[in-house]
Amino acid sequence: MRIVLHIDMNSYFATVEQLANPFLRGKPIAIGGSVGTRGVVVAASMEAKQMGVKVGMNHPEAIQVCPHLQFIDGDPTKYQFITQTFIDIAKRYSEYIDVYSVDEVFLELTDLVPDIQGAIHIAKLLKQDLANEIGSYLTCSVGIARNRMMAKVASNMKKPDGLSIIDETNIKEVLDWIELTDIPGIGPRLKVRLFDMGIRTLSQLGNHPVTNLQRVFGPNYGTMLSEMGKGIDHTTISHISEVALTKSMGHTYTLKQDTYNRDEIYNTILKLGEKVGRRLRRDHYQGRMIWVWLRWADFSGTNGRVTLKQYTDNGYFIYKVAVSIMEGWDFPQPIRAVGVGARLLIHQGKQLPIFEQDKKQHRLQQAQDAINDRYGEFTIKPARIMHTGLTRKIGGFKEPHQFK
DNA sequence: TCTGGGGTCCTAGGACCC
DNA sequence: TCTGGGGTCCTAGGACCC
Repeated sequence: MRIVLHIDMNSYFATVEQLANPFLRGKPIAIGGSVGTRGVVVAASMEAKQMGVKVGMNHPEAIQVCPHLQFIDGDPTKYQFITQTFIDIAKRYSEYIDVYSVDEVFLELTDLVPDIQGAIHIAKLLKQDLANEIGSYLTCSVGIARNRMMAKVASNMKKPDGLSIIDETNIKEVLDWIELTDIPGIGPRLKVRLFDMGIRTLSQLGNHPVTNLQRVFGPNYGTMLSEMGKGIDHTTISHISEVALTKSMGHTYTLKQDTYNRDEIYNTILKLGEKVGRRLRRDHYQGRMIWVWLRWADFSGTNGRVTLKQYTDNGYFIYKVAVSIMEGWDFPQPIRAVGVGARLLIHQGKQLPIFEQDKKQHRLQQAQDAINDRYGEFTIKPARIMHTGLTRKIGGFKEPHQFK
């Protein structure tokens, strides 16, 4: 039987900020977009959560439940640095590891420990390593179970600093009392549909005729739901040497104010397209499908995509394609947000282009990328996007942070 | 001064080819 | 000329996750 361990860092971004800056410890803080934009809370410290601050809340709402809430600008460099340390520690315990997000990993412990007790021992060692090497202020919740899904459910049962187990002795109870939406894969929409079918608990989902689920949700998804209801998950965790390739890259941006102005929209798409191109080149990807997306004032959206004959990593080209997709579109209401990106990616390694024409373009881009990498986003950029909101420096010089 | 930004995966339907 | 099936590619839309 399998043994899977899931680690979930508690209030990650906010706690890392408190770790880096002792003055923030013990205080309610939130990570969010720059103040003044139409941002939401991206992460909240334990102190803020106790006051009722939740991830996804907008600024005024958060201030209302927690008047002394301090907003901090997020610093991805800092989080990535800690995440790398965290991953390096986790790797010591299993070579079968899935880095699920910036603050979560799954470890396959099957064949490495004799039983659940062995996994508990590993979990304790791991927690101790994290405390020693990152700092005891940052805690994590660990879940141990027979598969990924239930391990994640387990780690969610006690926060912060938890260690929870789901195995044969308690799985029936868990399936009986757990909220449907506590299962990764079941969100609010699905919950409503299942409620309408008379399904309120995971046990009921598991006992529901699978043919009926397949009829309503399709053969594949129906089968998966039925298995979820039984606490079954066959998803494997691959070896550390198998790198998962990125499948899609894109950027979206919410405008300071809703607008009908096509020029402003196209300008923003150009900026975002350049950002996408730069990231594609930096990571040695090219994409063959370009997508563009608009969100209207009422929060509904529309999108278009087109598949190209050739692959590209050129930001200006991505912008041109995006604009061509939008050509026939009407603007029935003002636009709130736009997005653009590339899919159907291939990873290239560091090959150089073959044709002379391409070579020249390639050298130009390399020079531009090098400057932007050093001095921050959009130091060099198409003239059209000069003197606009997105030109502020992002990144730039960052000294390694001191922790503990 | 209502509701961010980064992604993944699934389904349905139409076009097209053999 | 009419008919059908299978497979693949593409677009569009949506749900969900952190």
